[in-house]
Amino acid sequence: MFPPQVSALESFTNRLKLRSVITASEESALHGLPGRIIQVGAHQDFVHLGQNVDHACLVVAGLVGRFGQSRDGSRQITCLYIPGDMPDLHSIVSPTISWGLTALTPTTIMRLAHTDLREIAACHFGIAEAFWRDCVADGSIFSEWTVNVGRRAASARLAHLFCEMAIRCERAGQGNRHSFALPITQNDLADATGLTNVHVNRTLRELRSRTIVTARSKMVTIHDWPQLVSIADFDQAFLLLNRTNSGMSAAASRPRRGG
Amino acid sequence: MFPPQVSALESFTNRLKLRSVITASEESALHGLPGRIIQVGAHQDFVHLGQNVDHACLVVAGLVGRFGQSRDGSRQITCLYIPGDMPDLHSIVSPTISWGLTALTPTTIMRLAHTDLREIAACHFGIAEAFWRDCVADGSIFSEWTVNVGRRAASARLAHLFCEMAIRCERAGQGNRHSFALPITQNDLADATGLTNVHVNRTLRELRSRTIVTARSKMVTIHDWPQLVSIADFDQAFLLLNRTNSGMSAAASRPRRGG
DNA sequence: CGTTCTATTGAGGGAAGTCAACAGTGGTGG
DNA sequence: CCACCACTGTTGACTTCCCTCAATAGAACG
Repeated sequence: MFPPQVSALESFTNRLKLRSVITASEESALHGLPGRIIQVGAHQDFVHLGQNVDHACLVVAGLVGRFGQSRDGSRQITCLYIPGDMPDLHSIVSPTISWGLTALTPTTIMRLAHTDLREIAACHFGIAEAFWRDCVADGSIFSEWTVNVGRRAASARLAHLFCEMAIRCERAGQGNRHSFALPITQNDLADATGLTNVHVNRTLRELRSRTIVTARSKMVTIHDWPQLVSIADFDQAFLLLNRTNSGMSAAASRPRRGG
Repeated sequence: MFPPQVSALESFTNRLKLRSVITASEESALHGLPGRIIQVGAHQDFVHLGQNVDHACLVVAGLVGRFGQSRDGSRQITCLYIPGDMPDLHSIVSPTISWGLTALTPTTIMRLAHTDLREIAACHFGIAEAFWRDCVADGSIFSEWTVNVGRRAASARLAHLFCEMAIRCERAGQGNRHSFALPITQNDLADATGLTNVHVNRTLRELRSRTIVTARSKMVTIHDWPQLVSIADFDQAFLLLNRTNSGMSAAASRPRRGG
């Protein structure tokens, strides 16, 4: 069970490195994190609304959605997570959660104890800062999704989602922006865009017939990237993919234990 | 100009204390932060999309909206900020921003330099953690807003917004949940709920005629709180208003300079 | 090789948008 | 102190985008 864990922690570290500067000792501390592998079936919730958690979840394989739910049971997905992402990194500082995580496809999760995550964050200020920055990036995505469902037409909403996932998959080394895996049903696409499955189906048909994008059999193929970007009104700035280092780490703690 | 700053920093500290444990030395460090007071007119943007900032903004008086904008100029507000809030605390770790801040009413802002904020975060791990947690709380609000505009009918969207602001104002010591200031036009309410000003007007009329809530002349009066909560399908858990302390601070840095 | 989930299509309805006119409201200056 | 102007709120008529309901086809899985 160790090899998959190591590669999962490597892809998590690489995700952090997209936005933050991570030193070698910090990287090896991250790679040394203990975790437990869990398998989750498609359409199974594995973190529940209102739950109190003592661990965070790293996506090893599959696709995860963070969602909110209204009384009548209808759901709104507020972010998608691909392998290497940690959907509930937030829970380290706020362990009572008000949303859920669901597997959109059969998914492998690695559970990391809060105590371990807190310890390396406390020992390596650079890691704490990287965690903080990743939480901010997540917030930025939520905020952009509010714009998406609040102010864009159906075709633009879907186009925007495809653009976002294209860039994120590309940067994570999982395919490229013209072809990447997105194992999600039209029903879940509807929950992600604030539409109904019927309207998603019709809008996808339109985008397909205009030879802009094809979303079929768990893969997205983008035929005309510039036009998709134009339809979506997409600007990737909100993904915060420019690596920065605030200098807080330098001003602050050097690791107080051997990395 | 010093007395208003002190009270502004006090209300900011109080906001942090709603969610985090702040020690006395951390509190006095926060109160000692230098800042510059700025006046912003109604409907003026004071932080612009794509800008690179070296300071964060503390709301001293007034009302601020964070917004995203689409090509055609239509806006979606993704969060409202009341006095004591710091809408772009995030910018400490991610200074290139992809959204804007606008004053919804004449507003007083206190500008705090990133360098100063980074320094006290680096010296006081408890403050860094409180900042981080507040960023997570902001993200939680964005996420809930996505659910709001994506999956709720017009009356529920407005009701949810009123419930949220009622609780937040109450907890900030600015009125109570039955009566509080919300100096916002119907146009801006539309931008916050993903509706049009015309439909907001009609929906407000309906809520008023049912004697549930009156939003008039910069004040919101809630006549029937339980029914408003029911219409909104409101659960305040997403505001993360339970004070927690992860224990990271204890495990980590004690202040390395005198607080 | 059937069962179940997922995708597709049609018909009709409804919530919210658009356009347009007018009425309050508040600030400003003559 | 009133007249003016710009902004905000209000209402009506009409339109449209998306939803609902329903039936069927296709795909995946054991």
